Amino acid sequence: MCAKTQTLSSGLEDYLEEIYIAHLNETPLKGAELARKLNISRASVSEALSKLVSRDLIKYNSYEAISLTPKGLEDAQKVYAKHHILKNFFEEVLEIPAEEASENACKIEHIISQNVLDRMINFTDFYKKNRESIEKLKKDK
Amino acid sequence: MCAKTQTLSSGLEDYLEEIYIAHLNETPLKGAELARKLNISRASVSEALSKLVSRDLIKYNSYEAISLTPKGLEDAQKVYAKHHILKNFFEEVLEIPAEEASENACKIEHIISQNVLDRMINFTDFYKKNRESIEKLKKDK
DNA sequence: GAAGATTGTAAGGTAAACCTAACACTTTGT
DNA sequence: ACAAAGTGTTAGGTTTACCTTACAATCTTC
Repeated sequence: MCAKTQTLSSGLEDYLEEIYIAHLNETPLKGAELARKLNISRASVSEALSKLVSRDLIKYNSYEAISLTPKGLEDAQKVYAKHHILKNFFEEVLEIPAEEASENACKIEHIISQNVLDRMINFTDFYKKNRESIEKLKKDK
Repeated sequence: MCAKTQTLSSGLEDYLEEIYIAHLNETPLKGAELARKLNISRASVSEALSKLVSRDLIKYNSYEAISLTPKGLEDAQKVYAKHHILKNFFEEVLEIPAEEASENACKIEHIISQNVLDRMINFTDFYKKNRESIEKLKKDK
């Protein structure tokens, strides 16, 4: 019934996303801080960062801030974008409260297909532009 | 940024769902056949079935068909329902082709919140009832 | 320029979910 | 009824992603 794919594991995508958020905020981020953010041990983060380095997604030297390589930046942007497409869709169209929208987005962002995301973008856009008419349809029944 | 839950692993839910489908079709299902359906070794299926038995979700004796306990039936129905809510939503609202809709549903069914599913049900329903008016809105721009 | 705090990493461990190979048991077909 | 085919289980292995403990390296602050 189902099947599997995945090039970057959902875990590594989470690390990358958090690194990207620090990058957006222009906040230097070290391994220990990342561990705190993700609620994961420093040791596990250390391992994960090695993987990201070996895949040329981040630059990292002990005791320095983590930074994204061009490839890492690109990948991170993709994950981050997915998160927001989902979150917006859940909030704007399905009227899910922000926090719950975000929690769902967090999990789904790693597995959803690009095609579905594209439709969501269009749909959210359409929905926002026509909110009033749609509300009317809903009420008219 | 994210967090975790899960009572029945996504893997076990897949087994349960497939058993439920056989139940719906009134097709007797043995471990070996389940292994073929899920593309997993007989050995792994054997292990998984033991877990499902020990959680009182299925009844199973070697060389006989697998059957669902009342609790297992209930759980399976929930997973199956989730799958269809998602699939319908993707197909009807987002106009995703059937197969892709199903593939996405397969993965997301294990992690999405009930609240989002409820909204999807309502939305799909609303959308189907107002398809024409909505199409018009889309075209008018 | 040390002391104390923080940060990083190595070693060794666990758990889940898979695998193959080998063997035993059961069913089927003639 | 018995050989062949199919089914199930066991043992042992792999991988991934975590963990804790302990120690090493680096900062920071007085």
